[in-house]
Amino acid sequence: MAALLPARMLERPADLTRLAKLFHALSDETRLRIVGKLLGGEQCVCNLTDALDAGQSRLSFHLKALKDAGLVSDRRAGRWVHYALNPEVLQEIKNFIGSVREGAARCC
Amino acid sequence: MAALLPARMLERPADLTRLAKLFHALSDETRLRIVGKLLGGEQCVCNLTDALDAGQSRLSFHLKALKDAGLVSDRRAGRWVHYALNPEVLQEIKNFIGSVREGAARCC
DNA sequence: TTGACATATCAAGCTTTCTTTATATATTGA
DNA sequence: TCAATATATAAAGAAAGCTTGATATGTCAA
Repeated sequence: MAALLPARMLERPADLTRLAKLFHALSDETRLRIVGKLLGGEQCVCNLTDALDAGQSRLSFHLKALKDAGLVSDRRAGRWVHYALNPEVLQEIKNFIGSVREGAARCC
Repeated sequence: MAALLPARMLERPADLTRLAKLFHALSDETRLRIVGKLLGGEQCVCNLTDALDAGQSRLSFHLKALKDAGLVSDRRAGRWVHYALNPEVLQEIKNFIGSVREGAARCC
């Protein structure tokens, strides 16, 4: 995906679907706050439960949304599960938005 | 917004709300296809109606969503309305994702 | 093996978003 | 002014997403 121009991606159904899912994962305030907590590095779910005022199943729901979109990875360590951001996927999004911006700026 | 570090933005309710709205605007395949059509420059709604197979009111609904989020601007020219991408807002999103990515890559 | 703890999943209800059809508004040309 | 055209808005139903409370799964320590 990273190699494609946005003009192409925005015509390919599979890429459209993937992009929409990525942006959807980022379109919720609770999930954005989770992303904020993960900026400091991998975090145990238990830390997130404390930091955000979200109930346990709610947090789990949003972590799953982020994970399904590919924005975060999880790693079980004993009884705890740690989540971390996926820099490559963030880079893909940045590249995509960057090329859209370039396209927009070039012609207007 | 552009000047703030993501760590800060992701703690400020107003910024969280704005970011969530921006990403929500990008989280729909029809709207992404509209963005694709606007890469070539400002487009009349009538061109978009032809290019996408969306009905008129549906297209109008999605254009409004993009406009409310600040991603596009509209300009009436007589009987026609033209929509165009807003490069500055795209730049803001790119900067935001870029800093999140850097934060993610730095620590992991 | 049992009990306690961390996390995930499920189900139900509620809210938001999207689609469709119908109607309204704005602009132009006759 | 009237008819035609372009676009927006409204209303209603369908679909998707979110929250909450209950239950299930998995892991450890005793």
